[in-house]
Amino acid sequence: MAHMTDAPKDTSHPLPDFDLDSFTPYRLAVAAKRTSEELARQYRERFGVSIPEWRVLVHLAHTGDGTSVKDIEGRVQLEKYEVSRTAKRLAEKGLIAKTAHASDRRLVQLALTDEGRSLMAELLPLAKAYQAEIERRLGSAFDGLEAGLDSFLGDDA
Amino acid sequence: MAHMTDAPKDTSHPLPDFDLDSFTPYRLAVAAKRTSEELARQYRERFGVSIPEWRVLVHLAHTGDGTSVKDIEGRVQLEKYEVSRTAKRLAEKGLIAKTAHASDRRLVQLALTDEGRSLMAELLPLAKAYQAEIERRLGSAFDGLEAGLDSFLGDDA
DNA sequence: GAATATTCGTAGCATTCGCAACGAAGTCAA
DNA sequence: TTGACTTCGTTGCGAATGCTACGAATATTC
Repeated sequence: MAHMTDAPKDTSHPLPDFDLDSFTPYRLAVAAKRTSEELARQYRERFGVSIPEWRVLVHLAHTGDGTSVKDIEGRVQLEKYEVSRTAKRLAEKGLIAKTAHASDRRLVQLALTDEGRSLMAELLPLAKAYQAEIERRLGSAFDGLEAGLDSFLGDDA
Repeated sequence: MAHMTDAPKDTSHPLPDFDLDSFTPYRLAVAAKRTSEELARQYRERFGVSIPEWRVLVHLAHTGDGTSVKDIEGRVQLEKYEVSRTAKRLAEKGLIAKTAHASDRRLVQLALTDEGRSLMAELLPLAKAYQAEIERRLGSAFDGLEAGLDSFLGDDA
């Protein structure tokens, strides 16, 4: 690609102005990272649970047991290989159990163990409190944020 | 850790309701990932530039040459080791040049090469167009989103 | 029923990430 | 000047990530 002389440094291309700080994808990325990390600190340090693990656990807590990897894929915005690996880790930690589906043995059934359930019984209220704190912090701006996010997520998630 | 009998499956803990889809950190994460990937496709495929690389390039295009790693750290929400590695890659690709600062030789000056400049001359209009498309897509919801994001980012970025 | 195609989940591999430790360069204090 | 301390940037290492290919189980077609 056009590798001209390196000598005359400036003048050549008067690059257009561009302010990263007002670039929506960047702003979303930073906001997402902040909230995720702020929350993740709570359950990473206290429970040793990562974000993908958290997502899978929430889904299992929400939809009940007997969910397959395929069911979770997409619903929590994880690729199937991520779900697979996450499930493996959660099983190793004793938080979920993996069993083969009775009639279709391609499917793997995921279910919270008792230990997983009691962990979620502690975690979910924390998450709810965090959500409440966000809403409080944003005040009247919260509804606008929600409406904006709806436009992005409208299709499927 | 408390691994009780696995037999009696439910009843034990009536877990609180929790809907991941309406959890703000999750919604932000998904929206961020979508926009980033949508944009990244454009410049990853066409220019072979990753997101951290893009951020560093934008910063250099915006603030002019002679910026140090330390200057960039924080401004584009990257850790210093990320900036360091990103700069290394960009230099290998010939998009930026790294030179030692004249008086303080701890500092490394980063500057776009001519090749980097012409790449940015192509990239920045693409990004601007994408921003315009987002604003068009969101319509009246855009302002609300901005206000909400401001509340998250208010402090420093 | 046999051959083919499809779905589900996993694993290999290379890359990237995150942390923490390090070396080099500079500053400060005596 | 010497020695302790700080700042800047890089790197080693283990873990996580993303892609792709693969094997097992099922569905489909003839």
